[in-house]
Amino acid sequence: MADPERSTELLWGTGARRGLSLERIVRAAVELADAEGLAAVSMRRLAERLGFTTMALYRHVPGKTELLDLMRDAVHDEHEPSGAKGAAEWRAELETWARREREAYRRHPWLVETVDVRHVPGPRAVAAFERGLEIVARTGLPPAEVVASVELLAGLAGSAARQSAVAVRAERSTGVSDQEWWNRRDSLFAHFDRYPTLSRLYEQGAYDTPLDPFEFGLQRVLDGIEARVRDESRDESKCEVCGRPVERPAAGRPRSYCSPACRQRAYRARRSG
Amino acid sequence: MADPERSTELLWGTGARRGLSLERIVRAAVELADAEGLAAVSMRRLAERLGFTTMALYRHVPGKTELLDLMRDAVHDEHEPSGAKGAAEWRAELETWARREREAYRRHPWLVETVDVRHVPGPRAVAAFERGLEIVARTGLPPAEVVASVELLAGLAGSAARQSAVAVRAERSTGVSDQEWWNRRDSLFAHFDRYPTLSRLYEQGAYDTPLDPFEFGLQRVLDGIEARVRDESRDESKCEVCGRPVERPAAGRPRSYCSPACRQRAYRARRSG
DNA sequence: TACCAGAAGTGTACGTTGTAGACATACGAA
DNA sequence: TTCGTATGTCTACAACGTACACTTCTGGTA
Repeated sequence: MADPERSTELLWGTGARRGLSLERIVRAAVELADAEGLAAVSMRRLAERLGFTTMALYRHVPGKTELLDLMRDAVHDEHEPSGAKGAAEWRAELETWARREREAYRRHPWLVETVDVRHVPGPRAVAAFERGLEIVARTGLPPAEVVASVELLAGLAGSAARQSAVAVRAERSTGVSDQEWWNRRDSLFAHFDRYPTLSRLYEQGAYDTPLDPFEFGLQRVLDGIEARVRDESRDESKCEVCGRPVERPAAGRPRSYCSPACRQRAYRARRSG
Repeated sequence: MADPERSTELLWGTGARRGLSLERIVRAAVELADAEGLAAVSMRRLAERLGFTTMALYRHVPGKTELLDLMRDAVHDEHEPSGAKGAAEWRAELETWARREREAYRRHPWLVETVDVRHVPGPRAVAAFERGLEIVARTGLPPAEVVASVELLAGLAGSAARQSAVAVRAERSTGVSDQEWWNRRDSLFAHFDRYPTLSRLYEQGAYDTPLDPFEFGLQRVLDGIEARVRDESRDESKCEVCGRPVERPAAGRPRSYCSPACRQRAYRARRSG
């Protein structure tokens, strides 16, 4: 206890201040990306922002790609776990799940720029995925379709985010609002009378109050999944495991699985599940 | 005709060979991206491939971003125009339209990496869009929904392409097949028993024969649009122009438009259209 | 208390990238 | 023949990710 200054520092949270750490780096990188876009996140600028040299970062992070992995996982907030609700509420729950996914992109528009590299999924991202699976699984769709449905919605969130992120990023880089930017493209629109349907729809006001692409897509996709669920529960003509069509036997009880292999898989699943 | 050599050259196609041109540059860039990915397309490498110096390119192209715009438009092939088919076939036609969009991504996986900048759409891209609008417009959906539907499908194609492009690109860069790569991630999967639904679905074989994300999504979205179309044609409670709900008058003929402004827009459209 | 291994941070350097700016050449019209 | 314009070349710069060798700081053991 010879140095009360040092002790105070260690005890009162400033402890983490001096000295780099993985967490500090990732947080700073996210802040930087939020504020100025992903392009602004260079190792040099990041280090400068933290008050260290560039190479100091490499003591904590193997390279920039790994840093991006960490950033991506860091911004996934925890989806609250399902209260094991009944199967009936799946649609409403899935709807809010998807909105939450979309929300992440809204808070961190740079996420859409990081999708083109192979990621190792992090714990938070997988937790969000799990939550989605859990909701859709209750519909009774075959496993492969459960996965496909959740990925479809995740893709939709990304897609919609991409569409609007373009506007945000461009506005920042050019200092011109999206509206303004398109208004200046007269020379572009001048060519558009060659496209009759496009012109007609435009004149009918299709672009006056455009629909939110995400909300529109969300309802279409949910309708599509709902239709699928109804289909599934009505007739037994699809294999419960892989979703492939099942031939109806000439007489007797209709089959549930397309092959012995699938029946066996379902059995194992019931036993372990 | 003093120089037959020169004439021969001009007449027999080699004419375009010596000397750079916008078209040659764009074509070479597309070829390079197809072969080695978008990352390989640097101004230096491109120039080298063409047998010119780097800066020669800048005599034809203002900068790299514009080059990307041109590349993107160049790979949109012409969708054959609709034969003005009946409204009934819209679903089948839209399905093949979407597959065609998807196909473009399959031929040119680097397309997915170019989506995060603001594009000026080119003639070929707009033509493809127009074709999609034309098909959906026949369903009688309100204009804004027609646009949203086509954009939804285009987004789906991009989304699915993104998912599979990751595998392609990663395989090229690491020399390891996608399957192999994931097999080596034992240390990752070891953490996955914390996620019960994910584990269960996995054991049920959800990942043994995964569905094609695009085909699955396509059917869901088409189902969703179809449901919407049925909805629309059954009751008149939505404005034909903007899709907002229309209040039903106490007596008399139900209204088609939510406001005089929309009715007027529809009138103008009918007159010009 | 002395020591020393390893962690943490620094400094320099290399090979890329996109592109600005000055210079050279070649060609069509006057 | 001359001259403006289009085209291609050369050099140079700032920014990028990161390899490598160096110093400094710290915490446990003799």
